[in-house]
Amino acid sequence: MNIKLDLRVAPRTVQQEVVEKLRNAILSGVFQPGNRLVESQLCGSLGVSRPSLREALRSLQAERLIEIVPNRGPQIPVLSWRDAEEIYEVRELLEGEAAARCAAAITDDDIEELSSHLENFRRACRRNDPAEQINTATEFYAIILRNCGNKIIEEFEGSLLARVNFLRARSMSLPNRVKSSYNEMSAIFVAIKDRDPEKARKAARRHVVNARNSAKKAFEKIDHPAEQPSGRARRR
Amino acid sequence: MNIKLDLRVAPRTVQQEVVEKLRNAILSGVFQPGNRLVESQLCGSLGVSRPSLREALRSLQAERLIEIVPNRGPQIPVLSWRDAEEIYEVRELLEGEAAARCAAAITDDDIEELSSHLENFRRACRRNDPAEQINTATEFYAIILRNCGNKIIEEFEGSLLARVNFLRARSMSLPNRVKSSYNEMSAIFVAIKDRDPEKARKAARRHVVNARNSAKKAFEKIDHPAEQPSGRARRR
DNA sequence: AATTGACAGATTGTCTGTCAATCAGCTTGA
DNA sequence: TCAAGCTGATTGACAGACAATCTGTCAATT
Repeated sequence: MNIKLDLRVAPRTVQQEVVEKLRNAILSGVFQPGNRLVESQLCGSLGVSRPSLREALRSLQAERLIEIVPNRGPQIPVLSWRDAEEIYEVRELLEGEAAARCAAAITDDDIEELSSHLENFRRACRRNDPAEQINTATEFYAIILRNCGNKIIEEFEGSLLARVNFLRARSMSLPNRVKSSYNEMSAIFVAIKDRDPEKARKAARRHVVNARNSAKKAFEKIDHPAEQPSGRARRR
Repeated sequence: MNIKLDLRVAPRTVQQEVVEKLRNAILSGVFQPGNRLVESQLCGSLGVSRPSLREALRSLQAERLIEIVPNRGPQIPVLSWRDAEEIYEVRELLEGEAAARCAAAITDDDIEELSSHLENFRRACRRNDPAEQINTATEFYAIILRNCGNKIIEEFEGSLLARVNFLRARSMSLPNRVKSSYNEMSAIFVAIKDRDPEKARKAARRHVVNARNSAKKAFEKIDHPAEQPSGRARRR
């Protein structure tokens, strides 16, 4: 038997482990925009050496998930609204394209899966569970991105979603946003099921536009929040 | 006189220095796809310690300018044609958008500058200087990107251009490519000067499509080239 | 002859420890 | 009250070390 069953398990290095843990921590909101990450503290809580940690931080810096100011160290970026808006603008472009390509290329099986994720999202909406809404919505997109036939779009979208993750979470809590979100995602799903690229593109773009509008409202509610809650008193 | 002319040059750290040097080395073709980068050698030639170098490598890895395989170390990625094609597909989208936005927003001064870069490109074509052609063309785009009003597009485009840089250089050497390139860039310039976004978008997209076709030809000529010319004998 | 097994050298992954440079906040003195 | 200077905390950078892993070679076995 000449089955070529590539068992390469790509050994997990400490650095990768740290990158993932920190990325998850950032995405799940453990660290807030403006928070500083102190190397020695992180080393302690992660149980790794400073060199390893610093390598991981450089990776995250290149992903734009953290900023590193020389001699001040790493911190979670504080986005201006314009920063966020630009991200939504590019998301509009990329997600539109992804949906269009997906509609043209997706398999029946994946349509089925898409459908089930949409259903999961609906349930999360009913249960009023913001965290789960984000998760299921993200999975819904993930299917579309995986089927758009272009890994670069997938990569870039991932990067953009990560950067505005904190806004997504907040805007999901806005009244009616979840309901509209579901309707918009349904429209995308229908267009894809009908294998109508241009309809899918428009639906996806409309979804992003609405998400942006909600994000703006959410943004105005918070504006300049968290700064450095590391036990230190804040100056007024 | 107490002119406070903020001289904060954001202190250049060794790490930044190394990232830039390596990035330039990669872009200028000192390292070829498939080449392995040996840490100890790089430390020696750059005169930095291994931790600093490794941090820099992590940055470049996140930029996708190098790959790091655990226990094998960093190497220049070898792109398949499909990889490259996907990059051109996204470039088409982003450059089209950038040109359109630029046409709507650019100032007269920057149109002037754009014009002069186009002229520089024309001269580089006449002189038959591929390196200079790439440089001037890159500057021409840079103006467009700077004026598109969206830093994310700028960032992503920079990333994509870097990744296919080796192909751009090679395809510029193809017969007639330079001439067509000039014509296409002229079309983009005219559309922007006329402040016609949709015309600019189409011209920019057409430019990328043609660039992709040339890149494909260039790609087929090389296919699976350079492997590890670090002085070591290559096995047949 | 071909495959396997064992070995050696090279390279990376990771850690510890150290020291200088820089920053932020506090104290002191005018 | 404000400016200057000091001090502790933190980062930037390095050297050195050691284990884990990979690569290629060569002899032993089938």
